[in-house]
This record gives sequence, structure tokens and C-alpha cells, in this order.
Amino acid sequence: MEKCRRRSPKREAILDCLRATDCHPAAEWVYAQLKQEIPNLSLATVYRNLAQFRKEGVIQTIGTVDGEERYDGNLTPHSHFICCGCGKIIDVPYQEVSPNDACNIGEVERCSVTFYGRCKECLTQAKENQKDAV
Amino acid sequence: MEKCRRRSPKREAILDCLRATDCHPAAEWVYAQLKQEIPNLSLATVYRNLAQFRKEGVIQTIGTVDGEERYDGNLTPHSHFICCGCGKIIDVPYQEVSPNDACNIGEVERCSVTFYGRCKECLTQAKENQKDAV
DNA sequence: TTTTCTGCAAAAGATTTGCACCGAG
DNA sequence: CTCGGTGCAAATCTTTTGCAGAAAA
Repeated sequence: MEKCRRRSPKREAILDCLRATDCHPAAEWVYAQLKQEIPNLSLATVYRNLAQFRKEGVIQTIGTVDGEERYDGNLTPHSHFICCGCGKIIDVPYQEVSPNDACNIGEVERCSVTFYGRCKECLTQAKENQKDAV
Repeated sequence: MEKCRRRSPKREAILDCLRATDCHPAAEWVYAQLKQEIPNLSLATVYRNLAQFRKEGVIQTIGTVDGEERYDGNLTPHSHFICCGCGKIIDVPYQEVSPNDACNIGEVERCSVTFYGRCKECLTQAKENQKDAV
């Protein structure tokens, strides 16, 4: 009863774009990148395909940063560092977390470890600003 | 240079409401609860105060579930289980994660561990539906 | 009186959807 | 020819904001 998927250059471009970057972009970013090569691309198409990829488990979402959902084409086990200053998302080596604690609650399918803080660039910039202020 | 805070019954009600529940609600839920006792409460006020509490570090946000930001008045170290079926968020005992892996990236302020899966209720219901289908 | 808080309505912004047409198979 | 894919524009929906009046201090 499922629809069968047809090949679509645009869909492939979207997936390739996501896999080729490690910046964990929002839909808008993917759109902006591809718009250059594919001028008649529509933002709705990007959203539709990202949603579909996620449903298929081909990509994952990291969460919402500054109101925008961020996507990740890398399914290798890894964690993320999210900078509260600039919204940058950086990969962090995976750290084992056992789902034992959650087993009596239901069926754990996935576990995500996320660090929040300030990236080096934002820390440096904060210092600069401090100097300027004095 | 910061504004000083005045006492406001509505603000206190919002914080009390959040602290009194363990359902990790969205702004809309808090509003619906309080609207009963405080008929002239405005949704904007709920949003404004939740945002302020978060900025002050009095409450925390867990993330976006089904397009709604979810809030948590419990600042005790703990993790969360998010059910992809019904969107329920359940507390899970804290599991230590060292931020070492992220230290060369910036300054880690906070770390969150989140489990995703299906809660017991949703698993049971899935089985029911399966039976019905046969 | 002065400054903060709030209701209301409008605005903003991200994501989704309806629909007609295009295109793969 | 048949359906899936897409562009476009409108619709949705959550969250934010401008403003005038209400409420603290």
C-alpha cells in the first residue's frame, strides 16, 4: 500500500547536499545552497523531502536552534555540541549511554547526548567585546 | 542596568504551575491550566514569563515536540524519555556524561541526555491495533 | 509618580498543504 | 497513460511584539 518512490534529481541533490556538509543545516540553508545550481527549486520541495528522509530514517534531526529545525545526514553514532552564541552545531565523539534507566518506561529506540555552551569563536569574541568596553 | 523585578501574581502562578507538574508542558498547556483560575490571563503573558524564567535559569527547556517547546521546572540533574507516539516526556534518572569530549570545542555549560522511543501505553495500543487489524 | 506587567491584536517566521502542471516509468 | 514529484501561493500554527492601560512600589 505504500507509494513507490520514483527517482528525482532534486531529491537526490537535497540528500547529497546534506551528506556533503558537516554544518548540520536548517532547511533554508540547504535551499540556499541548491538554489544556485537548481534555480527553479522550491523551498517546499526541500521541506517535503527532508521530512520524507527523516521518516525513512535516512537522515536525522538534531533539534530546533533559534526556531529552525537542524538536520544531520550523518547517522554514525556521535553527539553534538550546540553553541548558544552563534547556533553552530559541532560533532563530538560518541559517548556510551546505556538506556537501562529508561527501560521500564518503554522501548528506547535512540539516545541523544547534546552539549550546550559557547564555541571557541564566540568565547574569543566575547573577550574582544569586553576589552572594547573598558 | 537590569530592570528590577516586581511581584506579579500571574508570574508566580505560572512558575508554580510548572513546578507542580511533571508533565513537562508546552506554553499552551500552562495557559489552559491557569486560564481556569485566572480568566483574564493572556497567552502572551505565559510566553513572556516562561522566556524570562528560562533566561534567568529558573526553569529549563527540553526541546521541541510536535512543534511546541516543552518546559521543565525541575532543575535537578535528570534525563528525559520522549515518546514519539504521544509526545509524552518522562523523567529518567540522571546518567553521568563527562563533557571532556567537547572541551576542545568550547566551554560546555550544560549537557542533556535524551532517550527517544515508545512509551508503554503507546506500545500496548500498537498491539491492540495489530489485533484489531487481523 | 515612575516603571514594570499585561491584554489584545497584529506581526513575524517556520513549516505545511492544496492544486495544477511537469515528468519518470 | 498513470501516478509521483514540484512550484507557487495560501494556509497553519507557534511564538513574538507594539501599544495603551493596569498595577506595583
